Amino acid sequence: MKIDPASPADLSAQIAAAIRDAIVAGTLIVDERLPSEAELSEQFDVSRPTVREALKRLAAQSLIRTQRGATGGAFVNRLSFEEAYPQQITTSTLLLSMNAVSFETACEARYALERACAPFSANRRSPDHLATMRAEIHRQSQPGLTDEAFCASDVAFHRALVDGAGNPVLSYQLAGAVEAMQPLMNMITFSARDRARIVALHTDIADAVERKDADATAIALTALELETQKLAESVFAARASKPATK
Amino acid sequence: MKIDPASPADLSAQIAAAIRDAIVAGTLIVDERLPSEAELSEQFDVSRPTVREALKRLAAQSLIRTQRGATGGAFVNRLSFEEAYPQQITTSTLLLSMNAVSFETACEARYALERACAPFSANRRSPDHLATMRAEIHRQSQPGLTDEAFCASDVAFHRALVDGAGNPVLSYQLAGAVEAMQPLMNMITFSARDRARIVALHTDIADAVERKDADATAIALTALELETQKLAESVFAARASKPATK
DNA sequence: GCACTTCAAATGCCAGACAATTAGAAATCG
DNA sequence: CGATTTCTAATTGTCTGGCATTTGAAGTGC
Repeated sequence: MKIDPASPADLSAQIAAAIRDAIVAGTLIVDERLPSEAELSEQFDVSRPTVREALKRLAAQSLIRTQRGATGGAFVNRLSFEEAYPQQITTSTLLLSMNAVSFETACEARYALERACAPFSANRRSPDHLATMRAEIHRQSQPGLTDEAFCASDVAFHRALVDGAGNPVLSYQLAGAVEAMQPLMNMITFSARDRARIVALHTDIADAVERKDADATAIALTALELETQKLAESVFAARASKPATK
Repeated sequence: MKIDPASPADLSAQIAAAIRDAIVAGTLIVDERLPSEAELSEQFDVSRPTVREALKRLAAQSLIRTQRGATGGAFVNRLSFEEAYPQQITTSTLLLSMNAVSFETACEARYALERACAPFSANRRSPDHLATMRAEIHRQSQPGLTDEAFCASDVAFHRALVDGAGNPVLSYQLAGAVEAMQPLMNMITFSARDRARIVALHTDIADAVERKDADATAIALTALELETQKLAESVFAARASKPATK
């Protein structure tokens, strides 16, 4: 692991990159302890604060964890799906909000990915996943639910559907796509009529999943996508015609 | 933005979280300049190195960028898809290598997601995407190609297919799934026979995309998935029977 | 008006020190 | 001898203070 003091890049960034590469390449294995900060500062011939900045960069990506005390230090972290979820969601959310991605594009991607999960979920979902879906549908039927709560329940419903596929890689990839849409969905006000239609479509999906009918699940998802797109279109059109709503 | 000095968590982690939340919530907008390190250290009542560690954490996630000089400072970064790709790929790669995800599971997820892109790609791909696919197929037919180069070309082929869908959200999500599989694929040695079969299936895919035939594209992808799974199975079986290969 | 110089602000980096935490070793007591 | 307590060393977390480097902007001279 070498760094170039004459490089234009920050020393801490170079050090972080060197260690990250070693982790990705497998030179440093899970739970292995890195040298202490003092030793690293000697090895790289930089000061301890600089080493610390590098370690914090890695900690921000959950590549290492640190522990204080006599046997403490920095350890290569076993990156778990649970840890990776929030980062994935944060990144996806910001990508959507900062890049003027149209609602249509985001929605298309989300439902396309979700349809990809549908066959697996229909065949493999546990009774637990199905129960979660039914419970969320029931919650969505409650009158007096705020729009935010309705959206949150919507996300929970779809996550249960995706998790039902029993493939952690799919769940991880989908988490970003599904949750990142929530801020966009929260811009929509749902009338009682809208909610009834969505609940009906959710019920179609749950029924199809219960019957282990992969095709019907995909078809119901497509219907829900159309409904969502139509709803968003009308909301954005109304907002455009009288922009002084707020 | 407040932090709790008595909290067990690192001060720099708390500060980073506070600023990150402000960015995600929209309190800090793109290209806005954060207070200088000296000002932040006053606001949070911590020292400058602590503030710097917090800023490095955010920089590691591309949430901010820093600039030296008179008008320098830390700025809220417009997170672009280009910047997010490498992080997504690194994370996905580590998730697969550290969590004993079976080849089968990863492969299933990858092809499921790719099939989700197929209909869009068949209908929208530019001539450029198609040309890239043909070029990679041609490269894969060259004798004397190393296994690594063959895999790299394979990734390029599939990325062209995915990018052909013209949906940046899909491309972003798929980048992780496709590229993260490369280390797993690199464990496989491809015989000339294997390569010929894969090239033939790639040609089927390219032909279907050229005809704008979404169904045929999905079918060809499924055939390729089966071939890949079968190939991996035989390789792993052979390795298991005589484990002292290396 | 243009080129050059100077300046100030900000980040990047460093040295040294002290505080807090923690596991293990050592000492003490029953 | 065993259990408990205390001590100690190692390590990270934080602070103070300072210097180096970069860079835009203001000033200066021609």
